[in-house]
Amino acid sequence: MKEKYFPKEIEAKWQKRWAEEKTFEVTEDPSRPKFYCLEMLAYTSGRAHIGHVSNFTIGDALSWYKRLRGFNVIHPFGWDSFGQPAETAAIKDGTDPEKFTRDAIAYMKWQFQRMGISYDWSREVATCDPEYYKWNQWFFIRMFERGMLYRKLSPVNWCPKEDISLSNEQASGGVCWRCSTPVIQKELMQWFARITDYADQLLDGLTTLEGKWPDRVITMQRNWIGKSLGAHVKFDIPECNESVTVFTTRIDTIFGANAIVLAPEHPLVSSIVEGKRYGAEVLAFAEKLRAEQRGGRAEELEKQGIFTGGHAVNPFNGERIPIWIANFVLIQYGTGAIMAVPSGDQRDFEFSRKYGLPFRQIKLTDDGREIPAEELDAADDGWTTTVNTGEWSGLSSEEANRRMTGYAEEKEIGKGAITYKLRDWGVSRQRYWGTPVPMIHCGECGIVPVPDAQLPVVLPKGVNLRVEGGSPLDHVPEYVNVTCPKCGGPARRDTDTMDTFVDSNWYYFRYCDPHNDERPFDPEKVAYWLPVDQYIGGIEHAVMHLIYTRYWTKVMRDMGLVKFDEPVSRLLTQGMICKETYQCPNPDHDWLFPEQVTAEKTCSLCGRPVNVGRVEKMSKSRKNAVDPIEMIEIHGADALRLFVLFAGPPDKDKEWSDTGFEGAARYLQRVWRLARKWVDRKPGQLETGVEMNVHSRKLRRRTHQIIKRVTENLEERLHLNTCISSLMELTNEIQAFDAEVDKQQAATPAEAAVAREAIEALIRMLTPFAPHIAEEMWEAYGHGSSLAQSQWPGFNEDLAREEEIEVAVQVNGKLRSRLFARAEATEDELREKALADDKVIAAAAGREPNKVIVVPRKLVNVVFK
RNA sequence: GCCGGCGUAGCCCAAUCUGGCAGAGGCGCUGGUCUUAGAAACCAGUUGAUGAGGGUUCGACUCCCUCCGCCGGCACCA
Repeated sequence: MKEKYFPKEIEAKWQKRWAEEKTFEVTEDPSRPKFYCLEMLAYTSGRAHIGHVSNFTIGDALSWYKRLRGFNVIHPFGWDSFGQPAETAAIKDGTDPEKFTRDAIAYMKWQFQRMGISYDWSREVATCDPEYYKWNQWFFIRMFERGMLYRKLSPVNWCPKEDISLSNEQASGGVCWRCSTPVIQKELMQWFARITDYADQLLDGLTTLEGKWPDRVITMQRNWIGKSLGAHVKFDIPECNESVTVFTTRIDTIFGANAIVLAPEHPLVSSIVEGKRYGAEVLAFAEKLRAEQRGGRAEELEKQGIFTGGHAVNPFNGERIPIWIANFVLIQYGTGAIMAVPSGDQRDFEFSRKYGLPFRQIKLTDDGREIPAEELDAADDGWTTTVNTGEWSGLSSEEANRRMTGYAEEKEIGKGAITYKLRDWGVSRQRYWGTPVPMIHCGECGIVPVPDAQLPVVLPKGVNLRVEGGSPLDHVPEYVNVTCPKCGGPARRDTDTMDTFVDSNWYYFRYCDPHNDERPFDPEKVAYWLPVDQYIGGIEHAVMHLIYTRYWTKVMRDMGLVKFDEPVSRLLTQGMICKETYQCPNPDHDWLFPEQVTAEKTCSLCGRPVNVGRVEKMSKSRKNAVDPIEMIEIHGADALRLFVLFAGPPDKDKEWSDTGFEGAARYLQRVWRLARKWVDRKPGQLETGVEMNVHSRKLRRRTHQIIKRVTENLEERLHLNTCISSLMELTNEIQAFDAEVDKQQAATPAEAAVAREAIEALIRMLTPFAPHIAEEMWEAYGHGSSLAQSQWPGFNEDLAREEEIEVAVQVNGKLRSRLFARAEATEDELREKALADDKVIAAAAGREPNKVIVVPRKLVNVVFK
């Protein structure tokens, strides 16, 4: 063992050895329990960032731990390598997305390998490989055959900057999820997946994930699915012989309806305004509202509407109410039409106030009063008691809701209905760098899948990406022009590519059988490894990725490929690594790198005092990013990993600190020095009966206590930061022990044995956090094989038990004294000792205590009135 | 507006789930040992109305209620 710790040397050595010995490559082994540890595949942006380190080290710590506990651990990795950014970058540089992506993979893989994560690289998958996306196409065809995929003309969200269609999720808030450009609408033929068929299953499945997935992810998915129970009610429009159906969750408030409000895009608008005096104005106004909504952020728009001139009849009371168009009614949700009840719905309230529509009170307040409609200052959407609702007056809102739904069904004017916010998933993209849709359009036969034997449909090379209009693939005749597989006539290939979320739906199934060229995977292999035992990734995937992959799993189950409902047993969303920012008041200097800021917190360029900004997510633009490779160069991967894990709980945001990082490196050096000092001392036997001195007994006790604590912290919750602090504690104990021994001439064999037990336990427990240094020390301690073949240290409860304990003595709940007792002291013993305490006797002043509370091993509380 | 997270020492954070002496670990700072000096290393030291108020309890950082502050997500979903 070298005198000094040289992380670079050690890390290179073990990374090489692990690769050569295929230490982390695994195969199915039914005789051992399996553990599937998965980190989200990396997008091939071209460069590793600190978020990767955080993500991987959490998973790696758990993988190592489970490996040492005897599990057969699969820990694979891969690349999310299709998608728009590569295409945009290629257009910019005039190169090819494939080259850009391959270069990115090569470089990032090198970066990731320097982190020394225990991946089974033999299972590596890149989604842009034809060997992979072939199976996207295979799934696409199977789903088409099952009616799970269909085409429809649909307005798509379109990012004018990237020239790409976006899913609803990607256009959330009316802006592109990547570049924040306001999204516009375009009408295109699109492929859709019927995820709504699985809405209830996706919702119900969430119940089984409670306690295993973060609450907020479950909540976000529930909100996303947005199941809502209510009713459809039909309002006749006698003047044009039509009817309009609204969706409402509060049919019990229908007597308070003062208008029907349609979305500007509602198909009935044109027939309602036909022949009306101001019809043209209404249509123009509707068009204006639609245009405004394109700007996105509907929530920021003021409520605006216009009376169409038409009227509908309330089927419950025969009342004639006006039909309006307004911007706050969404065409995508429900039926695109509502009944406005201003006393029961805040939006309707605001709308009615603005346009002077009449109010009617149709229910009591919570405390049973009836407020006159004109005195209302806000809508009340509570469930109370109905009034002024004809034969349903005086019922509870719930009861009225039920009975009135029943009445509507009876009279055939409506029926109970369930509505979801979730909409079918648009999987078409009109770009180049994605999985080609394996479909052929034939004038004679319609849509015909490419025969399985001809898969994959390979993305053509050398395509001009700078085309105006449509997809770049439209402009490649040799790709587009094909013969129909059915009739042999001339046909046209579908030029859409797939949303990259298709790629990430099932990549972790492929890891189980990554080189299979006959099937997407062998179901038996998947049955062995899946479900994923622990998935670790960013919160940004809470809805899209994690709902699509749950959906895909259920479809695969229905295809007979898998036997479970939920693919991910446990989910952890890691926190971000943040850092403070510096900004110079001079706008030319703006954000500064830390090295541009002087010790006095002034700008090194102009000398002005800088604004020290909040601690926030690292980003290039704010110049607060820390480059992992630079950090590895300074103190090594082990120190970087240790710091990131030590900075805080895995699921919480953490703050980067240069001095903290140095502290991690210093800690490893300290462990190294201690280990080296004891490595050559011959240990004696640690059998019972051997006499031991006080410091030896103490170190043994602390060793076993800390093994116990670290084990529990790893098993019960992934509080890796407290595991590391426990290891530091053990290190401090060993150091104190070492100092004791130094006072003597030489260590006794018994002392050497105690030290060895402690140090070897420390080494093994350090493995999940700093595997390279652990391996190196383990080898130095005479172990011939990798720690991967070793075992997690066990602990002995008897040895962990304290000999003597300190017990707090309280009087009326306030700390007044302390006493020492045997660890096994009974309640009576403790009570007696406490009552004999001077301070207690003084406080008693001759009185008898009213009560004495004894918490064994902790405290005694003597209570006087 | 709704939902969630956080608030403990100069700073990052433990202890909160399961009520029991507020402090494990790290950073910083101060002093010392060593050194020509510094660095490194080691040793010693260093701090508190647990955001506020109320309740339950013998006892509250922990449980309950009402607020405040910061962060994040969702948001006209009828």
